[in-house]
Amino acid sequence: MHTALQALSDPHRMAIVSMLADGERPAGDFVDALPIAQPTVSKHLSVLREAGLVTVRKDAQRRLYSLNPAPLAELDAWLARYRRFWTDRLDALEAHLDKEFPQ
Amino acid sequence: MHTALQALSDPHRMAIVSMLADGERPAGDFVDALPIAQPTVSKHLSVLREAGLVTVRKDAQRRLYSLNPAPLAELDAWLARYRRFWTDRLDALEAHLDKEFPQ
DNA sequence: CAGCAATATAGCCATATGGCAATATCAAGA
DNA sequence: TCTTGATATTGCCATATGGCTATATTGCTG
Repeated sequence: MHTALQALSDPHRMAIVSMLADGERPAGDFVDALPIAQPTVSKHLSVLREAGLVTVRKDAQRRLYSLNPAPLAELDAWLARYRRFWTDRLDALEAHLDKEFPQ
Repeated sequence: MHTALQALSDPHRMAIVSMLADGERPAGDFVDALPIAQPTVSKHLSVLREAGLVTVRKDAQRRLYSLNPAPLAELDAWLARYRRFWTDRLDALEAHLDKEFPQ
């Protein structure tokens, strides 16, 4: 099984997720957009499904994919711990002081 | 070469980055903390270095690692595009609660 | 029902990845 | 200078990964 981060670590899967930021899309859209064969795209979609990053809905022969934001929200929460490193000057000062005077 | 996301996609490397949130640490700390051999840790550190996620500083025989937040800031910026997906949901919940339990 | 369209699955291959033990490097101290 | 400690590098192995072609599946449509 892939974790959300492992799923996102492939550039083609990142591209798929990026396309989904605009909304639901059929699998064929990804086949058209990416320079890889249809079965390869299908496998990437299956990885994204297992990672919980996307959900699917049937529409006749088509499969409409949309984003499931939960894992991204988790990643965002994890990043929160580091946000102080780059946010603003006050935070930078704080980080500096933390480093200079730990505790 | 690994991208930041690829570097983060390994759980042991994630653990290393997490440990660095508290500040600079010698390589040996990671060897002690992780259930893998020293050369394996060293290889992970090299991946993190190539990805620009950490920087090193020499202190006698020791190598002191610290976090380079830039790639994390980039990841945060990328995530910004998706943030509305879960803040919207929180806003909706808030609205719902306001309606159910006014005041 | 035949055929087409959209997608998934199966089976295969080359390469990347993460792990290890052995060894090299290099600074500090005796 | 010899030894010890901390880390990196090398060489190897098993498995995971991403790619492909061929084929199966499923639902329209004529």
